[in-house]
Amino acid sequence: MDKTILLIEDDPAIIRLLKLALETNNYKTLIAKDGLGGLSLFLSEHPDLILLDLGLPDIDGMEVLLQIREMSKVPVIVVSARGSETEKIEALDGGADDYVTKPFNVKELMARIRVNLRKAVKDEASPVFVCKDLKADFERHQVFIGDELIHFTPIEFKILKLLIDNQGKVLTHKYIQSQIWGYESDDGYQSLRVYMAGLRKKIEKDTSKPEYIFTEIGVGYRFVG
Amino acid sequence: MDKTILLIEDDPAIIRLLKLALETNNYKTLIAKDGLGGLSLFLSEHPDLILLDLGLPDIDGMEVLLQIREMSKVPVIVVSARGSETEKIEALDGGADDYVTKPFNVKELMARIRVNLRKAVKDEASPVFVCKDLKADFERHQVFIGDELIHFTPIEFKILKLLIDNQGKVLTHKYIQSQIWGYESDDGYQSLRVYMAGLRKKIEKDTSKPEYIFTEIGVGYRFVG
DNA sequence: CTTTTTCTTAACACTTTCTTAACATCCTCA
DNA sequence: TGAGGATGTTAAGAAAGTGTTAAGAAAAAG
Repeated sequence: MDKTILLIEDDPAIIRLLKLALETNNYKTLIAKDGLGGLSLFLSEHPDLILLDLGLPDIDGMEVLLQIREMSKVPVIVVSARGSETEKIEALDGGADDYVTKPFNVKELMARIRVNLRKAVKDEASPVFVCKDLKADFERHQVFIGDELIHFTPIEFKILKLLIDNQGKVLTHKYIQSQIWGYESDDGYQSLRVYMAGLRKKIEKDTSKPEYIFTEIGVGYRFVG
Repeated sequence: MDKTILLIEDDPAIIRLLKLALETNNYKTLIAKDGLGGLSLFLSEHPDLILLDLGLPDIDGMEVLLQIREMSKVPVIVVSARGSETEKIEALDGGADDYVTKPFNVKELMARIRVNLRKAVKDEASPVFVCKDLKADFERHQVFIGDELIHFTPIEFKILKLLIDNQGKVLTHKYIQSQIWGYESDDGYQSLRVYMAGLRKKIEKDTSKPEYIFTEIGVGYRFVG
């Protein structure tokens, strides 16, 4: 869930300052000390936001900005000592989302980062698990078989998620009970067997030849994807 | 194609300056000299961007900002003489898209206006939501079923907006409570159930076969559009 | 201050989900 | 092959969750 921020900056003092501030605010921080390094990190790491200094040792910061804008709409905040109004306007019209002049107030910069991240969080698809005909969207609490939406009760849903989160592994009856109910019942796991039957009836084509949920006799259950 | 910009500002000198600058740049300019006037113009004219001074004669500018954010995602640039860092951060975290301190450079402000208009086009959150027979205008606080205007109480309206803003997702009872009331009650959510019944009675043809609002038993509610 | 609207709470009916028990089936090993 | 343990299946009652109504409290409007 942590956001990644790419800092393209050559002044070591500012790097130290911002790295500390960013990490304190729980952002994952990437550092590039020149424009080409910045572009390369941008391509490989897909950061959620970029802090860009205009005065770089190799290529002009404006050029970096334009290159990034050729490829992506990632928020870019220019952080620069060059304060001339013409340059500001050029950067903003060149695709920058904000422009902060050095020396800057760190807290204000953090607030401006939040503003731009807030707006960028538009179209992030929720992580969906897909395997053969089964599609499980845990964020939306929806499970599909093919295109058909299947209704799951809360406990059924919890068990399915537990199995998928641990796919490939055998989960013992005791472990499943402890995760779902919070305790281990002494008198067997009749209830669990009923739920597994229910799950299979909903997701398996033929419950006697399961494709997803396998029984490990004497041990527990395993989801295979 | 000209964009409309609402200026909420009480200083006549600045009004003159900005009106001229805005009109030179082909923006249609609306002027409000106090917060209430600003809110009223906002509701009636649907500007594309708002320039907001925090020091207003009647109500606090921050309050105006929060009110606007209750209803819309229209870009708001705060233009203020009050330059304390705390206030800047408060405004930015309160939903402002940018913060410019007086005295400001007019050309830079125009560039920042372009930046925010550019982004607003991108993420285009239409203030009017339409789905089947349901039409919800969040800026005007109006909901129609077919052509008939339906009266919604404030909390009903907030819940409907919350559901529509997150359509497709299940919103848990706790989450809805925290968003609507600001806290999570311990003694269940009887009140919420009453509101959902009320909403359904108003927007569903047959409350037992909902088209819009679905219950996820043990989890929460979901709006499907 | 009175009237009107909105909000909250409680009671109860209704629906869904959970658990349990009984029985069927499968697998393993003598 | 048949006994015994483990697992699968079904159904029914218990428990939990939800929908609805109404009435009093609180807030807003006049």
